[in-house]
Amino acid sequence: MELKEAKDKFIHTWGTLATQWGINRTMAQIHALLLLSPKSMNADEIMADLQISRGNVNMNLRDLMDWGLIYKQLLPGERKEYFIAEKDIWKVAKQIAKERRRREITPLIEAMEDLKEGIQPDTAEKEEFLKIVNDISKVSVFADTTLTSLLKSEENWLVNNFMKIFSK
Amino acid sequence: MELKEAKDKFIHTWGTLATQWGINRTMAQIHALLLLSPKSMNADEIMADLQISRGNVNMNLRDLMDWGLIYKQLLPGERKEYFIAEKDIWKVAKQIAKERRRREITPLIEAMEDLKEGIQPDTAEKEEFLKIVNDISKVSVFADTTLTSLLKSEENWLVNNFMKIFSK
DNA sequence: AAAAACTTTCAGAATATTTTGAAAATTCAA
DNA sequence: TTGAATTTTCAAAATATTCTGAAAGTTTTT
Repeated sequence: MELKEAKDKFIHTWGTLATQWGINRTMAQIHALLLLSPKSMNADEIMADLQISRGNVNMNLRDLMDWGLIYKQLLPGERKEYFIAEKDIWKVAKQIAKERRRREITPLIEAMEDLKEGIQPDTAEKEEFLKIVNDISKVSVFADTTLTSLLKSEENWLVNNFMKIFSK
Repeated sequence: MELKEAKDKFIHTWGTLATQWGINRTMAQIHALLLLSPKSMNADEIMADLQISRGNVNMNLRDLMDWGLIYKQLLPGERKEYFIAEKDIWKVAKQIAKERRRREITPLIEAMEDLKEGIQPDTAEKEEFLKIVNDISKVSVFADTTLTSLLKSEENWLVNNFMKIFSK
């Protein structure tokens, strides 16, 4: 397999998998392209490389910056904006996990709190309902705190243990 | 807030959030409906309740069974198939996490392995490429093993710690 | 074996999401 | 300023996903 071929496969794979985890294909492909690119790229280069429109590139670069996965780089003497990806994969993974927690777990916790507040446990039926809401609330808070501690503390035994292997 | 109103809100919320995590809205709504239902329900009841077609109900009940979130129940003297949801929320969370691991992490690990095998590190460029692929491979294996150990071992300190609070 | 009761399938319709591309807005150099 | 270069926006088009409903398939009863 040639390098070019492997890179294309990487970009394609990243794009396909991304749809599974709620990221859109183009956003993932731009991310993959920038991850593999040793130098920063501008919108025109990305358009040409992935054969997509300017509007599409612009919107997805914006989203990637919101996710904290790429940075804008202003090159001296250049009018165009250049973009470069975060190459530290552990940071990338943390950013993705953080963003997904924000989108997937936080709203669930809030929704369950709302429901709890609205109902008094004055009948057996209502108690049953509240039991389920409460259980979901507990599980989602558990998921949230577990993920947070995993991501935040670099002192976390699990992460540290992993980092040793990772940095090899 | 009345119970009926709260239940509707629960079903609606569950359906909306589900789209965030790659589950489709109807599947989530059927799941929510069955979670809240004290008795098992048949296809006609679900159709009437959520105002959706028979085909849609059938297909999503099938998917929910694949995910291990609901069970088929054959009632004596009844021709129709009845469905009941797993009510143990910790089990539900585990099932969802398992299924998502299978869809999101496993394919990533496999794809990176494929790429690694296809390239020899005989140039600086190729080495750089392999570094990224390797790093992603390591992070995804880390995510996979962490999640697995979290889910599998009921003896896990973290889970146990949580279970004490959860069972209160 | 036929009919009734029920479940599954799937092509086309409906809906939702993503992409395009040209116009508007912004930035910068002269 | 002006105007050229660049970025942003957004309505319409393209694409992808989900849903419907009727026909086909199964299972059970008579």
